[in-house]
Amino acid sequence: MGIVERKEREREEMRKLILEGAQKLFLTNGFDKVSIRNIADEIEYSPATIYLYFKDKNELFFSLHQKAFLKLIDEFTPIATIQDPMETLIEMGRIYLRFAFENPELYDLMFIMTAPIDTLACRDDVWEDGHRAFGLLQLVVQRCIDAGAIKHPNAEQAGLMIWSTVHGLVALHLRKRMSMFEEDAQKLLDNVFELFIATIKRGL
Amino acid sequence: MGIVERKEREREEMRKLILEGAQKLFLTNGFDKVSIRNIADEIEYSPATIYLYFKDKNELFFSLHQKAFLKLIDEFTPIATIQDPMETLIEMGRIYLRFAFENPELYDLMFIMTAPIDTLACRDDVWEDGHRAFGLLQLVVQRCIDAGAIKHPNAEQAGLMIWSTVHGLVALHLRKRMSMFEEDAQKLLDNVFELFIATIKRGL
DNA sequence: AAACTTACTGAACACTGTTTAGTAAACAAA
DNA sequence: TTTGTTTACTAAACAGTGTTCAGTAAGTTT
Repeated sequence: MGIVERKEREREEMRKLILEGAQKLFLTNGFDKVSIRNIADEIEYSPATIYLYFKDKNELFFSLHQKAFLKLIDEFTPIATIQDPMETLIEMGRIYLRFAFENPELYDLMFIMTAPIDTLACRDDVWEDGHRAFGLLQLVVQRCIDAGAIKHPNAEQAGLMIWSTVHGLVALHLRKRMSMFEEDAQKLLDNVFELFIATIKRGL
Repeated sequence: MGIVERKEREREEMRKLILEGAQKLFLTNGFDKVSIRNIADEIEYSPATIYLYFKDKNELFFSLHQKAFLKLIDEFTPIATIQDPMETLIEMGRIYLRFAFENPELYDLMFIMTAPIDTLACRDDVWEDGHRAFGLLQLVVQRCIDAGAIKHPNAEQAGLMIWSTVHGLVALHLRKRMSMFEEDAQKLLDNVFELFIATIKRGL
């Protein structure tokens, strides 16, 4: 009786087909252009079919946002080889910034858009992906504290402060709130990040 | 010949009527519920009429965003009485945070949503409101530098770093990316802000 | 071969922003 | 006052959106 297994497999493949169609659309045309009908066209199915595999559009966006988190976590892997905890923290920041610049739509989806988070709210679930990613940062910050590189004893608070600064830079840039600065955005953000690192090295 | 003047006055009043209808709707029902038809209903005019006073919905949102900036700038006025520049900077941060907590929809409109900024982009104009507000911050930072409270010589960079941190905190909170923290959001943000202040006092 | 189940879709519903043709009132010129 | 012109407004339509549902055709089981 391998039929139910095959059906389950086919179901998974259909979900994958829909998600990849959606991802292709928004990585080329931008998120606003990703409608259920456009996705249906892209994968050559009817719009109604998508609702047999996803509860609504938010749930589809939530799945995309999960895929994006896998990609970010994956880009963090090189930091495992770094010995010095402060160097690890700095490299994490650089990778985070680079990810945001190279994948602005994905970053927006992960940390700015409300769509993926709304699907969690309505089934009052926790934001596991965010939780896990912040856990990674908090761990590195804790190691900095243990090594004496950071004096503040609360790794959660210190971690949130660091995350906020880097996210703030990215969010202001992605949502076009940095038009008052002449400098090239990438360079500007890199410079401010280095300034921030220097500041916490002395003051945190 | 006071007719053209009266007409101009009536035109301004109509714009005001539309804007206030729109503001009332989103301050009670949230931004998603603000449609051109809803505004039209609210002010008892036809939807098409709105387009005689605003180019499109983005321009309407842009006007609302301008009104919000007047409100924020207004809340900054008390800082003029503070002598110590570092205390001024800290109080600015507290006011900024309070504004964001008390007016989440307005903050979102001013610093996160793309709608108001898009109207600037298409007539390639500069973001005056943002420019002016950041100018205020930069001025205070410069005074901190002049007083020796901040060592870093570049007020623009330092100002952007400070803005990014505070905006990051607010943006993560408003877009529901802080669900992993048990603590009450307001308290958490206040604590992290105080930690940040302590950090820049020592390290910036 | 008949009965049942599953996968899918066309068409509709209730919205959205926006445009356009047409109307009625206000104003200007005769 | 009557005519012509401008202004202010709207009904209706267009093209799009997310979502639901009745109906169909194929796959599966009895």
